[in-house]
Amino acid sequence: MKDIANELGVSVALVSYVLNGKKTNKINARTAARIKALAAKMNYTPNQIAKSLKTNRTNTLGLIVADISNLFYSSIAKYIEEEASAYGYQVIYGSAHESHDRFEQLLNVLLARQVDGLILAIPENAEKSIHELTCINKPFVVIDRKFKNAPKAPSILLDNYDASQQIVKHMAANGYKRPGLITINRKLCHLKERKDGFTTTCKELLKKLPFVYELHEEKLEEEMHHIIRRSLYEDKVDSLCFFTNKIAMAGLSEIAALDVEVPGTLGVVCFDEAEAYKLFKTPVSYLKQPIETMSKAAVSYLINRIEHPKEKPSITIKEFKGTLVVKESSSKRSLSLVKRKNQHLVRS
Amino acid sequence: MKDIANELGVSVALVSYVLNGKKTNKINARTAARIKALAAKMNYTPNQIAKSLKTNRTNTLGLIVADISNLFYSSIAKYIEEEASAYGYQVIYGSAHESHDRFEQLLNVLLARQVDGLILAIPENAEKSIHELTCINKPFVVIDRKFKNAPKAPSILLDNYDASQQIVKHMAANGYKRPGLITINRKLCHLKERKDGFTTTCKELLKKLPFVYELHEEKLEEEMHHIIRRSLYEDKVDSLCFFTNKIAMAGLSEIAALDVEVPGTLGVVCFDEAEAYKLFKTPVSYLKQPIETMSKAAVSYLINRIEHPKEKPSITIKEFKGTLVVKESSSKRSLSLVKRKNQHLVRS
DNA sequence: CTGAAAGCGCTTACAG
DNA sequence: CTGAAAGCGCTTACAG
Repeated sequence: MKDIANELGVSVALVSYVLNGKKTNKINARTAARIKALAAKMNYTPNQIAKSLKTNRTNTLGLIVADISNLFYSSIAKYIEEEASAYGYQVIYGSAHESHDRFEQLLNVLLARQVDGLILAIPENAEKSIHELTCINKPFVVIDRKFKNAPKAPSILLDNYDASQQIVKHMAANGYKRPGLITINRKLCHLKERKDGFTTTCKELLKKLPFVYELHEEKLEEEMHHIIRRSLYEDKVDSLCFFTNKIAMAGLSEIAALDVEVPGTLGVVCFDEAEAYKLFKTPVSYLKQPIETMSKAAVSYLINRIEHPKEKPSITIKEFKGTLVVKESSSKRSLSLVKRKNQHLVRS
Repeated sequence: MKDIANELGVSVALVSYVLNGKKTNKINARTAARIKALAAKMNYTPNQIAKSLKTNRTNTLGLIVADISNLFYSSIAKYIEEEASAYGYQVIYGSAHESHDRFEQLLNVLLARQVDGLILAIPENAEKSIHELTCINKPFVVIDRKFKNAPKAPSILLDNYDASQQIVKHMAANGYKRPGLITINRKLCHLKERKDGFTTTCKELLKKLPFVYELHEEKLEEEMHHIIRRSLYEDKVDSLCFFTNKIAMAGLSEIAALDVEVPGTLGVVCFDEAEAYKLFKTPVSYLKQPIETMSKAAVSYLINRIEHPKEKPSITIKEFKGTLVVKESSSKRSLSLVKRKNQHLVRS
């Protein structure tokens, strides 16, 4: 900027005004044009660091997800990035892998980089950050989670209770009578609501509690190996619901190895979409979260907070309905049809 | 920092020295202790923006990949993040989706944020950025690509020719005689070398050219639908090699829908690992890239360039050998065994 | 219409 | 052992 000013014999201030489109009506059009031309020619890009130091705004949002290599979160990241960029914001993100230490470390890094706001999938036991962020008055929004002990934290997530209800209704309507659910051993409120919705609806519609399997994320594969066998051969479940993407991957992989008939012997419904389902022998039913809508809601809420800090916050907790995408894996009635189609196509 | 200085009646400079561990031997231990204590108590975190403006270093690396939701790149990102963080660097990244416009836009954003160095999966037709980065003397390294017209750009990638050679040798050894390859219609040098390695080795070992299918990324699924059928029913291939992760997903999905016998009717080998392969009825052979090694090599090269700008660069192009992970999908000989195992396990 | 000047929160060479 | 001062590259209220 100094170079441009010197070259043209004007002040740095003038260059700044022109390049930022300020006071345009008061600036000599020819001077402005000369400045713009030279800036373009010199391939000038403003130093965001300096700009940020002065304006106290980085136009950057921080995003912390559980695991960016999981399609659910990478989709969220994609939509958030898209939406943020429409508002002129960048996104920087990281994965906390449900670790409360890693989360705080990441959070500190993002804060030190002066992000203007934060979108957070907070892991269990990290609720105290909510309080800290509120204290330093840094805008944030929680996604995919909510916390009983922080009811005022703005949160955007699926209506998990309703989602499970949809799934059980569908299973019951398709004649499944001994459903099981497989979830993970974490005290996260949204998982609890998934379970509650599932259990309560089972009681209502099937007069029976579902089989509940909880596994530990650290030895997911190993435990899944046994759980699938136990559920099929001992508990005689006729259907299973996988509560997350990752659980579904491990579970379906075991089911594929055992070559269990789906949906005949076992009906299957998963939470969240995954590209991998396409490779499973039977197309898999899943509960689709409105990821795009939720991501955009999070960004627009956050940017509103950033740009209009004095307005009263509009949301506290907002839950969005999911959509059950029904495929063959949970439709008993379509079974005979599937068989015929496959036999026709088998080549030897 | 100013608050700390005022509170303790010392100068800002002194606080800075203490907190950065400079001149420790010359500073009164008690004053230092008081400063540290107060900083901790006030939960002081230095403003990285201000620090960067002064030091001209952000301790940030920029990473541009083709698509962060692809396991290959998300693994790269993960390892790069890990390695960088060991050196005290952050990583900010984005996906260019093989678009040359999007790439340049991202690159500019990263440069404006003053990243200290860049790791880039450059899309086709974006080689001119290489020249620009060289001009402004910004350290960078290309990953997963190389460019004929920029032979001096530091590049880290798979030895793609050798990888294809390994695959064809394996196919030939397993009795496959009519192999096909499915790749994508892009003029990227590493894909060309994959193809060349494949073709040349086919000629050598099978005295025959492979069937080559090139598809357009925009209508991948649609074209794949036809290509799989054509290759099986018209060209009568007995084996297929999918040249990327994404192609493999689309191809295997079609194969699953047709219920083609793998490896009996069709042998299958893919480039790159994917979690999804676990859901395919037959475990899938794939060529594994040494992602961790390559990521670390990229980071350590780059940080060396950043921290010792005067040293002569050590690499220009470095190619790493891949490992063929053989599973059932490409092992004709194991076929009878597979069948028996499956029959035993089928339940009705 | 334009410029001189202060200041964002740090670092660091220099002086004492 | 410690502090005053300059400066990183910008923005912006103020004066002319």
